[in-house]
Amino acid sequence: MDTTQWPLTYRRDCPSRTVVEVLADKWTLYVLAALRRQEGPMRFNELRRALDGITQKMLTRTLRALERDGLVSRTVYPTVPPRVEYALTGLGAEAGKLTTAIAEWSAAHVPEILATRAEFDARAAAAPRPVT
Amino acid sequence: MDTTQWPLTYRRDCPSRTVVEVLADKWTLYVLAALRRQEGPMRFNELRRALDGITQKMLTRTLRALERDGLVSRTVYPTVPPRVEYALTGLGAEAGKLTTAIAEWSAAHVPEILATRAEFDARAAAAPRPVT
DNA sequence: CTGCATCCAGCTTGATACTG
DNA sequence: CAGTATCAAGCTGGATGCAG
Repeated sequence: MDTTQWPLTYRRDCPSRTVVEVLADKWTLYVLAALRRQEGPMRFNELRRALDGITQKMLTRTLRALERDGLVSRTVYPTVPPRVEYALTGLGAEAGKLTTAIAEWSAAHVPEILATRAEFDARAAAAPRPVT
Repeated sequence: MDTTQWPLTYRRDCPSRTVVEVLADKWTLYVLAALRRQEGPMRFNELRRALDGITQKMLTRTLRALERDGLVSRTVYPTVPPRVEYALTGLGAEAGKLTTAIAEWSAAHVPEILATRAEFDARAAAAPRPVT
């Protein structure tokens, strides 16, 4: 398979894929959106409460990945009990703008999409795969 | 847990989450980007060739999900051999604009992010979790 | 409070073979 | 060409317990 003519993005070994794979994640999207909305640092449990349904494990993992890529900063205050704050970096704020756009677009088109989806499912239930 | 004060997006049962979960997917992102780039319909195997590394199964599944939500249209030409074309709908074009933005942003910041990532990994290897 | 470690069920994915 | 079917494997994510 000759891939030399393609845009880098579509190539299996393009490094940008590793970045996309971090961003193209449900929890990443919501974490960035929440931090962006807050317009300031948030504590671990504050984020957890904000993102209904996320487990401690997934929040930890997601934040770690974002920290690793420099999208989120992690600041530890050596107090008792410990206080850890997460904030968007400049890079994270940019990425957050993009993920927020997706969240907002999704929310805006929910009725439309849900209707289409229901119709599709109804057709699928009626006929196994109507051609055209 | 009282979630009544939160933006809908962050609630576990918000329907927009089901939409986000379709978009926040690696292959969805690339499929939309490829169709958008093409500026016209693409055949199944054409898409497959364009997206290095995708399996037939995942491409089928991804296209089906996009079709279900009305982001992509599927047209079957009853010829032999069959010819099936996929194209963005108006809605899909909008979504594609957003996912393309993510792909491009990722590509643009790869050097920066890869460097940050390497540094993070180096630190992690050196010290188990340096506070601050 | 902020996590890490572990166990484990189940969904996702890849590989492969087959069909209209 | 454009899929469907199947099976195994691997990763994801949830639950729980514990620690600094």
